Amino acid sequence: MRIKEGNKEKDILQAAVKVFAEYGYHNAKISKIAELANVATGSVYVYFKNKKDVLLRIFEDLWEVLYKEAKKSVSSKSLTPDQKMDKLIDVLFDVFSVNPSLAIVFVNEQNHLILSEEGKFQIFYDKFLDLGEIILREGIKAKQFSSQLDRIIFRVYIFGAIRNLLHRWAQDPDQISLEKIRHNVKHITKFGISIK
Amino acid sequence: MRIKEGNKEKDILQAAVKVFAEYGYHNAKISKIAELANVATGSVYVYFKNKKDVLLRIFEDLWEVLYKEAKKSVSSKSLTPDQKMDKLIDVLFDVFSVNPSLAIVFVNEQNHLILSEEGKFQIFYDKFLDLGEIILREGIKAKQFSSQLDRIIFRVYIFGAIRNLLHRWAQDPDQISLEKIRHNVKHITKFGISIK
DNA sequence: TTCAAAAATGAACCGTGATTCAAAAATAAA
DNA sequence: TTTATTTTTGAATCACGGTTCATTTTTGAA
Repeated sequence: MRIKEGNKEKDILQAAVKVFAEYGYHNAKISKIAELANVATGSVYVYFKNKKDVLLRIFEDLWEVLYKEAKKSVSSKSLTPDQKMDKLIDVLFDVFSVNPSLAIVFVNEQNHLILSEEGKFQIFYDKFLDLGEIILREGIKAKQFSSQLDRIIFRVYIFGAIRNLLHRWAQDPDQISLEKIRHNVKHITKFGISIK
Repeated sequence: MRIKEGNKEKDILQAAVKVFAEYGYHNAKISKIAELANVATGSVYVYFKNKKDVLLRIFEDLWEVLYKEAKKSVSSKSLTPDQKMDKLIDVLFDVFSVNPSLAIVFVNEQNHLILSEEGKFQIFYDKFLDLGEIILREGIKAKQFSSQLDRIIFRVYIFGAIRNLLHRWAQDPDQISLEKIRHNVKHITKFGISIK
């Protein structure tokens, strides 16, 4: 009897992230992914139902991590709303900073995926944003954050901002330091651009 | 002799925006666009070189308007930096508010387009953001805006935020009023979420 | 009313690349 | 070593939909 080596699946996923990032999902060829993973074209279909399934697995894994980490920061008892918001921002930066290609895939394909894969990913996304909203609500109650803001709008706003920054950063990681971006995001989010 | 009716091209473009928005560029079929435009499939190729050309025309037209309008607000002599920033934000909202589908296409396909069509659209995009940066610089000089911020980061931040909001709004225009969004964006941008 | 030239048509063509599958290779138990 | 079983392979298949083009329709001038 023979046993699957068991890391081919991971190889394929990693290769797929790179190829999807470089060409975009629709222009990415399975054969190219296989090549990068040092695997035959057909092998991809041993581990995945089809091309879309590869993308789905990438997003499932990603959202799982994002949500788990985000939840941790929100439920921490010892932090102020203010600190929680910082931590939530950190989650995104931490996950993507180790893998720029993943950031690109995330930004570029998330919408298309929601478009075609109604449900599943919209839910992940919403649940994540819910966490941000919870923090905002806490902060408002604690009189730390302005109650002027519509919470739904705020969460879409901040997430879009970060997404766009990650994307820009991922295209050329050496141009702007991620630390600087992270710092600026926290500052703008809290204080805006005006002088107090 | 016969003369082109001259509005078929516009019909096709309008239909394309709808179809691209609904299915995404890659899943959009030329035959569907033609159907929606009340035109034969082949007619699309009378007016456009190929499928990508249709998308390019949409973006060319769009960026032209965006940039022209943005430039107007920036160069207005009678406005403070603060007011100019508001106006720049208005430009985006005004253009897309009349056409939610266009907002969706813009958000979803812009990155892919930049990926494949190196140059042209990156330049449009950058020039637009440059305008935002100019306003920020003016504001800093006038001591209205904080000098703490990295201008490059700021412009990517704010643009991403607005893009994401427009996208969310376009998916369901009746859920959140665009006026409310616009108001909130201006507020968060200037003051952040903290109580002063 | 013709006629010529341009516009419009849509069925057929064709390239691409995802997917399949029969054969080969690898493995471990006998 | 042999054998049975599972994994891997990659060339062949096949569907899809973008694109083409011979034909038809429309138009306006003669």
